[in-house]
Amino acid sequence: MLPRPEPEVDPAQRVVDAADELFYARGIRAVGMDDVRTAAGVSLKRLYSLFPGKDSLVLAVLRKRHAMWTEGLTAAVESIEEPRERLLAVYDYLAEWFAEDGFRGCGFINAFGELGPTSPEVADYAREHKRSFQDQLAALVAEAGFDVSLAPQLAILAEGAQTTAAIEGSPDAAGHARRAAETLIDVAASLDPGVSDSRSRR
Amino acid sequence: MLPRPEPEVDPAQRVVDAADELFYARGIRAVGMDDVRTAAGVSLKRLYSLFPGKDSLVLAVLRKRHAMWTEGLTAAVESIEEPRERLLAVYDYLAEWFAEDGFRGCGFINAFGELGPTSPEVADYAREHKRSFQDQLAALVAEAGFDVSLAPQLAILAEGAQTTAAIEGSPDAAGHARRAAETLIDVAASLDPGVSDSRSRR
DNA sequence: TTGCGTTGAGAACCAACGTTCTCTACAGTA
DNA sequence: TACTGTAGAGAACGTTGGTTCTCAACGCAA
Repeated sequence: MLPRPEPEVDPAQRVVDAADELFYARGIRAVGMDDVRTAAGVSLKRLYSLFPGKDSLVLAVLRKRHAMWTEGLTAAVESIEEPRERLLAVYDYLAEWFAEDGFRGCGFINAFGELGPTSPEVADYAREHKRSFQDQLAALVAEAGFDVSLAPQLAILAEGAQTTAAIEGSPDAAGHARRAAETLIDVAASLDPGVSDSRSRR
Repeated sequence: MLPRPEPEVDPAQRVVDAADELFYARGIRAVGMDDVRTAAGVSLKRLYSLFPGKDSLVLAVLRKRHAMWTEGLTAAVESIEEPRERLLAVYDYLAEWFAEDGFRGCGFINAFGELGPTSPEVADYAREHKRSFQDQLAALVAEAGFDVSLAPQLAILAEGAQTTAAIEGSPDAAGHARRAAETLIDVAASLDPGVSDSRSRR
């Protein structure tokens, strides 16, 4: 059977999507392979033929999350022209995310806290993800002509906003982070001679 | 019974200390009651007579962590006179913590990520803890005569530094957060007329 | 139709864990 | 010495979860 022109969707994709949702909502260890199986609508056998074990599924989920985050951020930033606004778009992107139903913080931080001590792979991948975000930010900062030392500061604001919004259960942190970022950027602009004047505020 | 002048230490304290160390190092779900029992050197019976279940032990550990954090921060801040420096002492306190062996991020964020979805008590307590930190910061900001809107921004920097330092495995984030805080404070000082001049830098 | 290979449903297996229970040792009292 | 209550050591119980195995259904080629 299954000569259907469209095999619904790639089963591996279905599994990863289902697992991602469950892991994020409940925590990874709280989700059994059986839950994933049920949510994805595949047999256990198939599940284990697609992913040799839970660890491997977790990594696949993290890879998917990383791709979605990176693409989403890139898209949010690319839609904007002005360098300063491009940097601030990061926090608007966060604000949208925080307002989503079921927002529960950064999946990588959560996974790191839960599995980091027992799974070097997870810990390493979380590190890589954060590093990649910092690189993205650093590129934007450089593009805008600011000193690169601004990048880690902006990154810390973004990280802090994520955990704060998660624990408070409110998206306010995105706004606070944005305003702090504006200040830091303005100061950087006023110190940096090679930058188009954009401190005509405040 | 127990006519010993010194009962070694309060067994409940020993249990909480041992559990705290294990939970923080390995993640809460990764630690069995048996591990706690062994590390604390008490019998299972005694363990369960002191704490009716693992949930209750987890809460006790969080309460202890909250007390230690709050006292440590208060002490770090109180040793300093100048209002601006008092605010920055928060980040020096973080820097010391990050440099400790086995630093693995904020225990409340970790617990929230791991148990938040399944334990409202843990989620609530994490919220309370962060709220209390924000209140401490807000008091320092008010004391220094700055606008209160500075407080959440400084809090976000502190949160971001914690997760960044944890995942990167390096204490650098404390320095970045401190420098960002300096900038934010300087700007706040330059805007706020009712503040002793402390922007004679940069 | 017969045999073959694949797949799905779920039973089964095994280990880990939270919690309770049993049994023994022993301190204190008469 | 006998009695009682308490506490420790750890066996036992029930559940859960990761993983594997069984078996029956089915598509397909001869």
